[in-house]
Amino acid sequence: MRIGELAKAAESDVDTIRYYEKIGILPKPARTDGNYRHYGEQHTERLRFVRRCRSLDMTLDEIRVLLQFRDAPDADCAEVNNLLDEHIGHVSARIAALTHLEKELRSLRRQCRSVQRAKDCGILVEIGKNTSASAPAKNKAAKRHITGTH
Amino acid sequence: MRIGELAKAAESDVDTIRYYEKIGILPKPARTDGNYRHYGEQHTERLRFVRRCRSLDMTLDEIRVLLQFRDAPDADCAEVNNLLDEHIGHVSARIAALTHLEKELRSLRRQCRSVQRAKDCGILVEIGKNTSASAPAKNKAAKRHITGTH
DNA sequence: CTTGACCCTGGAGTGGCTCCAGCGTTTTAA
DNA sequence: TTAAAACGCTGGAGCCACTCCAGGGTCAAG
Repeated sequence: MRIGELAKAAESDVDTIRYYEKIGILPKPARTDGNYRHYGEQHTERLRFVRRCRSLDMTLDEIRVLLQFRDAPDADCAEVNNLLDEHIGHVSARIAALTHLEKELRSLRRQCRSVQRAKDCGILVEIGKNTSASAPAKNKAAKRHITGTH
Repeated sequence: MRIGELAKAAESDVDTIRYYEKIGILPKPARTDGNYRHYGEQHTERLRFVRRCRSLDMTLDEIRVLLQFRDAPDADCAEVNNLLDEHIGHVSARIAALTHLEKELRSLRRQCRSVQRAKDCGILVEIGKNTSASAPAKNKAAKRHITGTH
């Protein structure tokens, strides 16, 4: 199987596959005479595993941990459970933060009902006030996880 | 006012201020004889405005638009309202996606109740299945906004 | 006159890709 | 047989919004 076929089989992208190889998420495959990467079925399964984890919004570092367990079938899986619990915690914390944000935004939106000149726009006036809302997370502890909506 | 004082006054960070200057969010300030940046009260207000927008999770491009209106008091503010409406849309879409994700994760977590060997761990088994969940957004249209929980 | 706090610039690093130029290889069709 | 299209290769830059650093300069207090 060549890289394009693998990409289709695992619903991925050739650039992403090469990137995963570079950072060690996927092993270096064999090469054909023409220097094309040559993949087998276990590559598909591994990549699918990775993509499924990414679709669950895990970081590549988290996925690296899970892959270790996948590669060590007799290891104790407690860490897997912990990793997932923590990840769930991050996601629900992010939901709470965004829900709060949405309320703030809707309240801000209510400040300007009609089209008018910018200097009278309730939204711009309100943002300009000194009501210092909590800034986005920027301390080192919080920085690892769950930032940004964009 | 020097850059450190401005940072405190606007609950920002000196590096961030220099970054905003570099990309044109803040104007280049006057300099002292010793080449220190020298700021006045309107710099504080502008920076506070920017930080408040960032705390509302707007992108710097969105903020650039809002700043234009702040600088043009007689302009029609309809675009401000639209920008905010769109932003609210992005945030609530992200909340919906994360809520769905949380459900998936909790269901996955239920697959492994007890500590056991990795090869029997319901979580790893489940992730390895071919139940291809929708991958994270990667088309060009969706890419502009609201991606990533980390 | 030294110490320490503050400031300067330019550049690199973060995550997880994505896109590109400028090539080489393989497949398809005429 | 040959031309074109499709696919692959590498190395590097770019995205966002910062953050951190090295290696220096400036300034106020003691």
